[in-house]
Amino acid sequence: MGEGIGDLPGHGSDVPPRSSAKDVARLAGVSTATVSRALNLPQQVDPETLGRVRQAIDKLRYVPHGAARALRSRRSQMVGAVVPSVDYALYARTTSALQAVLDAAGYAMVLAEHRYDLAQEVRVTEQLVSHGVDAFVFVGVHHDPALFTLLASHGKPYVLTWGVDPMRRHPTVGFDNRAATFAMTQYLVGLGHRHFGLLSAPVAGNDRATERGAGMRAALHQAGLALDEADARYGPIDLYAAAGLMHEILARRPRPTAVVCTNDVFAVGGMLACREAGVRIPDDLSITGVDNTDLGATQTPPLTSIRTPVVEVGRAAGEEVIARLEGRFGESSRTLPFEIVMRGSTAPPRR
Amino acid sequence: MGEGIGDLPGHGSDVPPRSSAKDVARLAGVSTATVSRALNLPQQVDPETLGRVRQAIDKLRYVPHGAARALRSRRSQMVGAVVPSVDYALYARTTSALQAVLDAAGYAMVLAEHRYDLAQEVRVTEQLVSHGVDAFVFVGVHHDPALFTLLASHGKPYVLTWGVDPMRRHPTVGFDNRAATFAMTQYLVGLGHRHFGLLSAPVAGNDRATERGAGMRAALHQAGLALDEADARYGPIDLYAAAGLMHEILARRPRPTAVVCTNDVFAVGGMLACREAGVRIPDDLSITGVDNTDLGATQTPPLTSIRTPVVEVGRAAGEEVIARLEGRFGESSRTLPFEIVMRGSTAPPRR
DNA sequence: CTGTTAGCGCCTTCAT
DNA sequence: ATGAAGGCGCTAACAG
Repeated sequence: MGEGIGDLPGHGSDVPPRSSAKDVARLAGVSTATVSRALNLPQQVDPETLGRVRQAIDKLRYVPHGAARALRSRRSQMVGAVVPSVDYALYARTTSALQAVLDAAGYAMVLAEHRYDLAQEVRVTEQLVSHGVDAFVFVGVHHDPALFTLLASHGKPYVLTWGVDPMRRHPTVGFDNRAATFAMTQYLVGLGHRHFGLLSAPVAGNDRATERGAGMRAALHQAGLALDEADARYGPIDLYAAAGLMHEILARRPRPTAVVCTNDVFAVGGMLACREAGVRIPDDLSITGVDNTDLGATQTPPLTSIRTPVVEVGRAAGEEVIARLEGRFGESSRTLPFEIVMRGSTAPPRR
Repeated sequence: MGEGIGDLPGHGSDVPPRSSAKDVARLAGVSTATVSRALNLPQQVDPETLGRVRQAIDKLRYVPHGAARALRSRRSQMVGAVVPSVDYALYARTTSALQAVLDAAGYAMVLAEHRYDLAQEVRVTEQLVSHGVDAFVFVGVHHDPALFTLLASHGKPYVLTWGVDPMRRHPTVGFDNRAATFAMTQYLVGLGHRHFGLLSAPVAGNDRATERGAGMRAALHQAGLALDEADARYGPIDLYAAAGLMHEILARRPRPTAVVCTNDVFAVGGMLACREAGVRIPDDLSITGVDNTDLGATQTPPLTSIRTPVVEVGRAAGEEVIARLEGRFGESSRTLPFEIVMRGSTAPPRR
């Protein structure tokens, strides 16, 4: 006992056969149709009968066979969540909120990641389609056209998140990444900064990074400034990789007085590099993040960042996708507000 | 167009019917049996026939119907991951590693959380059983007996993680939480500390927290010391909640000279409180975490912690559960090593 | 309110 | 190497 699959090795073919609706029906002295109704439309069943059926269900530990149900009813009650990376803390917060909403409505969440590879995203989505998920939530607005073809040809509802769809062609729940870094850069310009650096994720296939970079450049442009590409670095979302890139920026002469990072991980990695190099924040360098993580908020000095509504996005995406599954339609796009959180990592440049 | 479920509202019943093996068979001029073989046993099919079938599959965007397949073959190729919380960063890292292993082997991962409620854990597991999940990975060693009854009665393989099963009654992949804090506390005692505080998650239903607390108490006991329960605080895994609890500990007189925290979130929350209260770390107070997060490593001073092998656990759990699904058995329990990482948050107590 | 009937799409003998 | 046929467990449609 206690082994994963019963007392004997093998493919699990030696366990007591799981009981079916037929067994429950027999025990309760009704037909399988009544069992089905007792489960799905209990108000249509005589209370006395219902009681007998429920007793039988408990006794036999009957759990309906989801695959059979999905096959017959053409809905699996599963929603796919396709994210770039499961362990990026911020996507996890969105995912968690999504999961809670789905769970409360009786849907299970199937989670898949594509590691920032949009072709892989199509592949994992196809996997999930074949597993029968009813609907999808994706991160990002820009995807391989094949993804939308796939979804359309299977009639799967979906919601995009973490951005805004400029064309409003897809149901989207998110926030304006470009406006976020635009506002942040304006703030830095207002402090008097004129020479900027950028620390970002590779933009290929990542519209969040793309937009965040674009927002910064737009704000500089509006102020009559420009980002020298030699002051920009791109790398994986990893603290120590980011620190390495920041060392390169710190070595530039003249050195930027402010570095905008496309998320808090880059910013904190950058702070590590500054500590190593003896560059004081904010005296020698201002640095900013996006996503307002605990990681950034607890640094010394605490990181100026942008609170993005990642939990709200997950919750709203869940509501939206459920609405679509149930044939209701909400607004086709929802853009949620962000907010600059000013802390000690930013200050006017030194004379 | 571009709406989630086709051009019209409704329950999705108005989309072009998805193509089935029958359609592929017709187009390729073969029987459905051959289509099935082309998919599952291609070497048994004439290469020329195989080519025609594959062409038809591409043309029709045919994706096998997972539910039908699951119904017939009695396996869904889905594995359930049941975790206390999706957005605790450390579980996310385990989950991510698990997902990668499962994905590579053609399994989809269904993720559910129970919010540290073991009764809820049984409920969500039953949900996943009904969704047809073939096998399970759980966090923690201690569970409601009903969980094991459920798993046994359905013949579902499973693996427990993030701990060690003292009785070796269940397949487990993890590390020794008790030994981790035992070692950490010994280290602090070795530095000269005699008066300790504890900051922990509520222990009910959380064997990680339970064991971590027990390890600390055992080390104190061995040194002829004891934890005054008035110096212990329990609360949710949240930075600011932890800071609040730490303020209470700091108000104790005499005040502990070392506070052991059962994970890095508590420890960093504790550091925040110290900063607010003007308590210097490590001069006035030593503080330690567990799990060695980036959050802790980047603090000023950096947090002494214990590197727990959370990624390795996820990977190994995935391998183990796949082995069981395929009728192979590995060792029934694997205990992976942890490692103390000494940093600046610990020092001998001041005179 | 309840039972009967007929598949959902696929895989798997069994036969050819 | 391929085809024909049956049935996995469930629910929807229709009777009664």
